[in-house]
Amino acid sequence: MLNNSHYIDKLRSSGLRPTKQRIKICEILFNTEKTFHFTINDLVKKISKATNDKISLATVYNTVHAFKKKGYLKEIPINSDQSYFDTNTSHHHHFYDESQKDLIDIDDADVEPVKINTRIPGKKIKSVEVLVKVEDAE
Amino acid sequence: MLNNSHYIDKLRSSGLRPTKQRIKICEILFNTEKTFHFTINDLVKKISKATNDKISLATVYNTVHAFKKKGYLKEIPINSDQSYFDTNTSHHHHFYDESQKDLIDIDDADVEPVKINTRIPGKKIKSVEVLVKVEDAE
DNA sequence: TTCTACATTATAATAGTTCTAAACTGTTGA
DNA sequence: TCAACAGTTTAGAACTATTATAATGTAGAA
Ligand SMILES: [Mn+2]
Ligand SMILES: [Mn+2]
Ligand SMILES: [Zn+2]
Ligand SMILES: [Zn+2]
Repeated sequence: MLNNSHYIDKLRSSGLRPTKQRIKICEILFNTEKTFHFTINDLVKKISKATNDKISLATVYNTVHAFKKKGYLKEIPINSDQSYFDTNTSHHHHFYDESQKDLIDIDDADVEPVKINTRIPGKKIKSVEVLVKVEDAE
Repeated sequence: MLNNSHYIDKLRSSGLRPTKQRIKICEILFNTEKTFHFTINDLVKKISKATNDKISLATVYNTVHAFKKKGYLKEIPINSDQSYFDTNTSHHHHFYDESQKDLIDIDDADVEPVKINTRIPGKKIKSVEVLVKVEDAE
């Protein structure tokens, strides 16, 4: 617990009380430069490694949903049996290694604008996301 | 039950016994020109409308998995709480209307080749799929 | 300090999916 | 032709991720 004032401010300014559970989860999710792609189970494991006082599963779910709602996390539909979340909330794309179940960011700047030559009448485009599945090169 | 010999051959030639349950499911899934995007629940409802003799839920799951394994269906990761399947097994893309939970095909030819200016060492690209989220134009 | 709305928690409930094991059926080949 | 067998169907149980419930705890305001 070093420099948590940043998280405390962030939480408070978004109308979330800075409880010790939420601060701990912030530390785990956001204390790194790198994007973190995770399932709830991944996060639970990280928490139990990082702290002695446990956080209940319900709170982990509650917190992840609250953070998603506030825009601090994105949900990535990669797998139909578990939700994946992403600390990178900017518009970006992914490599996905199915054998390792590993998601890797592709910066939006690294994908040339995708041209789609068809439209749906009465609908407008909200986002265009590219998923690149990869496998081991032999 | 008109022209099922086609399905019977198809099933038999892929090593699946042409049972009446599988033939019925073939009729529902493949008797149309149009792509069919569905959840297991959608399919169960279609079956119960189309026939009097019911097919057990376990058989619906078994059959969909068998067809996927044989390459007659693709699974589409759009939603993290239910699996979506697609009768269009060619390489293609999708529009997705989140409010209606409606998936619409985009032909591969309608998307200009996607250029990705980054790679993962030791991995090669298996597929590139584009998901276009849409919303009502005001 | 007291009050209250918000938050955490253990646990129950739910829902989609998979497993189990018994009954059934398509196919083979004697 | 038909017994034998492997593959298939089935009801229901089990499993797993997620959400709901409702009691207890706590942050922040007054
Ligand atoms: Mn994981
Ligand atoms: Mn549906
Ligand atoms: Zn990402
Ligand atoms: Zn499709």
